[in-house]
Amino acid sequence: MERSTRQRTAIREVLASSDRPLLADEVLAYAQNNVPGLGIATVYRNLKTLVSEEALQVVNLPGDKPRFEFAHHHHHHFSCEQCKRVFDIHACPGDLSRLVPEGFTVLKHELNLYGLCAQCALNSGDTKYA
Amino acid sequence: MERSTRQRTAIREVLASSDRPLLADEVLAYAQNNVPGLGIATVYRNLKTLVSEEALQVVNLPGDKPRFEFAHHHHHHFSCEQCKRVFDIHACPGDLSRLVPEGFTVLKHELNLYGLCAQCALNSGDTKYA
DNA sequence: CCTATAATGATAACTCATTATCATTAAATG
DNA sequence: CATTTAATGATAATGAGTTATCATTATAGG
Repeated sequence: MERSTRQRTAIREVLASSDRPLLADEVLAYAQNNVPGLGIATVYRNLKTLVSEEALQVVNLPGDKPRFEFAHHHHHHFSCEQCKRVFDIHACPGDLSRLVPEGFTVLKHELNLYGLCAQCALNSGDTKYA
Repeated sequence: MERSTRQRTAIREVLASSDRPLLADEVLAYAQNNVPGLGIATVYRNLKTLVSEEALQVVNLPGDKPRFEFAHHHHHHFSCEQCKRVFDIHACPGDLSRLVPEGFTVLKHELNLYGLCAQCALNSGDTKYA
């Protein structure tokens, strides 16, 4: 049967407590705070299992590595061009079938926003002393 | 200096006359109608050059190989789930900054629609005789 | 027509994320 | 505590797309 290990618990904890999708490397780094020896193979193994169980959703942004987050209802993503973090956006433009040509059927959509997150927008507004 | 070759001309022709972004493999297949011996390396070489000159835009859809199209003004994409072709959508939902949390700055957006193109929607409506 | 060399085609090499391998470790159970 | 074997960690292997290599071809210019 499935065994409960420190590694697996730490990996799930990290994802469960995150409000944004994480890269495999981020999961590794954060989980290593609890389990120092944790290896990347174990992270990939557990991510794969969780995705196949449909517990985790994969977030693929163009030209970027996949990110992972616990599955939840329809939402979109905001990618900060400065800190490179990706945030969930819980608003949605709604029905977009008006945008497509006659005859096309829209079944789903995907919206990615790009810009500066609140934190980076603040910092970039500061006077620079470098 | 840059030389004008049959291969290069054919590759540019294919992209110039397409109304949708094409995969490297599609460029190869179509251009081989004019230049039978054309190799994939030459396609990649020319795509790379055209992209670096900013003549071509790269269209990256999640989990899919990059597509290429001549650069033109802001637009979006529709991916047909049946024939797998990607179409340009020349409509846009407009400003979406209302969707993001306080403090976030939206600089650009990217919208991908998924469903059935006109042709596939028609066919799937037909009675099947298979 | 000749020459210099840019471009091509075939394919080997590369890149890099992910997966497999395998010896070792450590949960679960009695 | 002992046993079984799932899980782990280190790392080799894989896969798929793209790029490099190099001998050959063919374009541009004289």
